Amino acid sequence: MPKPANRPTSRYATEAAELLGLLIRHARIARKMTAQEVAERAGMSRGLVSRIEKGDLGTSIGAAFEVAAVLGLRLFDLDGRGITFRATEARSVNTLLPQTVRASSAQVDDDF
Amino acid sequence: MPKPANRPTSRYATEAAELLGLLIRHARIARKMTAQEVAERAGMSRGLVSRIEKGDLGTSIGAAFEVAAVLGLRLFDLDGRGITFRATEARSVNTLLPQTVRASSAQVDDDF
DNA sequence: AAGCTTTGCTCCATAAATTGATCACAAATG
DNA sequence: CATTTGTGATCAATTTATGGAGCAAAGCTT
Repeated sequence: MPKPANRPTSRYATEAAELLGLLIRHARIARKMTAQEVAERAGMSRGLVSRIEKGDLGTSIGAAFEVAAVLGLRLFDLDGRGITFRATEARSVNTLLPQTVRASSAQVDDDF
Repeated sequence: MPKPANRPTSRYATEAAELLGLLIRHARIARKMTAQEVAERAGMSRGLVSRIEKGDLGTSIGAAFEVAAVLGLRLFDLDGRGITFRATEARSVNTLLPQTVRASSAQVDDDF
């Protein structure tokens, strides 16, 4: 039986979504754009933009990132080389890593 | 008439989701955890974790950020002070900004 | 190479997200 | 103060995401 998505959410996830929404809201206001304008350019409803800015955990990644794109927000762009470069870079690194994970020794090496 | 959500996606949104998925995948492999383990800890199915890592634009923000939380990924944490601090900070700034946007002069001041 | 594990993919049933419309309130304008 | 505009919230209708099971391909381990 297919189970619903009534997930317990961690505090981190909640606050991350909240922060993302605030970043988007600030960018929109800085551009002096209405929620309606952003919604039209992003191809979605005004209500959805509102929920994204509010930090609704149920909104899709595509919708949130699309709004960020419309506003020119460069998420994950920490070095200024552009998201394209970083995506390519990460992809190349990916080929060097093991494709699967064996439970074997089950040692978690924290790199934080 | 209710309309579908068959959105056209920008290249930026696509690549941002792709990069997020790769970051998550790398973090998971670094911890030597299986997709099944992550799914259990995040309270979701293995298939969903797979779609998130693949960069599926349809997955929810809550699901993606929850996986990031389980893996200890600190998204948006650029300064090391923690997501909590940044969220609070941004929220306070928010109170200083206008709550609505008037189309008035419609001048866009790019801050990028 | 054999054998076990992890992953990626499909299909389907169901819970949830998204939409468009509408309302009331807040806030900027004149 | 009156008017206009932006926003947030709600509701019904519909599309979509999610979970579960199963299968095939690929990856570790020995």
